Amino acid sequence: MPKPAQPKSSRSRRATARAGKLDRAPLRLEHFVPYRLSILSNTVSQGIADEYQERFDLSMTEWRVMAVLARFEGCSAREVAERTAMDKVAVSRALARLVHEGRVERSTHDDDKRRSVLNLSAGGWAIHDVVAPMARAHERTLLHQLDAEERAWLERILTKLQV
Amino acid sequence: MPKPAQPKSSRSRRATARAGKLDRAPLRLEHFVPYRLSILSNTVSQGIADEYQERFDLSMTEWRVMAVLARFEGCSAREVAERTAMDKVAVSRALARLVHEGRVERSTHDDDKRRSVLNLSAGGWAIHDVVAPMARAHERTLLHQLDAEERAWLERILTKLQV
DNA sequence: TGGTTATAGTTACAACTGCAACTATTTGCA
DNA sequence: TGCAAATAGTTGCAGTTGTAACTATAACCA
Repeated sequence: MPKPAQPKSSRSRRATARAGKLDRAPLRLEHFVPYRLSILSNTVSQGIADEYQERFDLSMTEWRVMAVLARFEGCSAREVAERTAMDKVAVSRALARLVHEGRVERSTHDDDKRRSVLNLSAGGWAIHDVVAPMARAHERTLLHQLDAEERAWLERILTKLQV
Repeated sequence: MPKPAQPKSSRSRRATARAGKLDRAPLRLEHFVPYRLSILSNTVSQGIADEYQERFDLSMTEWRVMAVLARFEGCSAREVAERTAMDKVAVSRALARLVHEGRVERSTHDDDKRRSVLNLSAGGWAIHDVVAPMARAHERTLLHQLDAEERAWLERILTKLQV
């Protein structure tokens, strides 16, 4: 951790002089909730991703696509996009690679030839069956830093903030 | 929101059959805390960034660098990197652009010629003085979706989870 | 001292991402 | 019907980001 530095006096004066209606004081990032969320989220997600990236050469987007296909077999790329909150281009590219690597099988919908029908292959399932527990283990590790009461509040807060 | 699809029976059988020690059931992303954090964080940060990107053609990394320079005048690029949890390359590039646009002034440290000494320019301060309140307003909007008790727990949880 | 090691910052290259434009197919309605 | 509008998905391009290699300076220590 960096040691604290002193804001220079010129600025301090300037900031406090005006800090009434429009508070223009410098942001303290370490207390700024959006920033803290971002750090936390990146640390956690990257921690998980590092592990499956290393072991299976799988990107985070690819894994998310696989996770959706594990749960909703036969769904379309658009549906994957909706369920992962990724845009369709990202999904399209992740799928291209997953299909190329033999982890996902793609066919065309019978009634609507625009749509693809996506499924994990046997190899895809094998990877899924390793990565899913791995991901859950990371989640457990994260949540075990909290006590039961805190976990309950976190659940509630996340639900409330997620539209 | 996508309507729920039924997991196919073949997989359901397979998953539940084994779901003892190693739980290989498909992840339900919408309940998976790391994923939810990631969605929330991206939504919030992007919401703020959209506004200053539009108005000042400022990237999120650039804004974070500016926020640090507002608070710690004269600090080095390395210190900015530490304080923003960005890597030094990202900081270097953000700074290159900020200096080029005249928002940051860079000179060399007297005693250590490797280090740069960074400061917001007058123009940089002007931008800061608009964006900082804007960011704070977004944070307030976010937190006002919670009641006082929830906010207190969120604060506590974030502190506990942030190493 | 002189030479090894560490640190600050930049550059080069490859991978990733986001947006707009595109093709193919389906839907809707005059 | 048949043609305009909508939808599924892909491709191209430009900008971003991450990793590793590089330069320059400083610190360490035999």
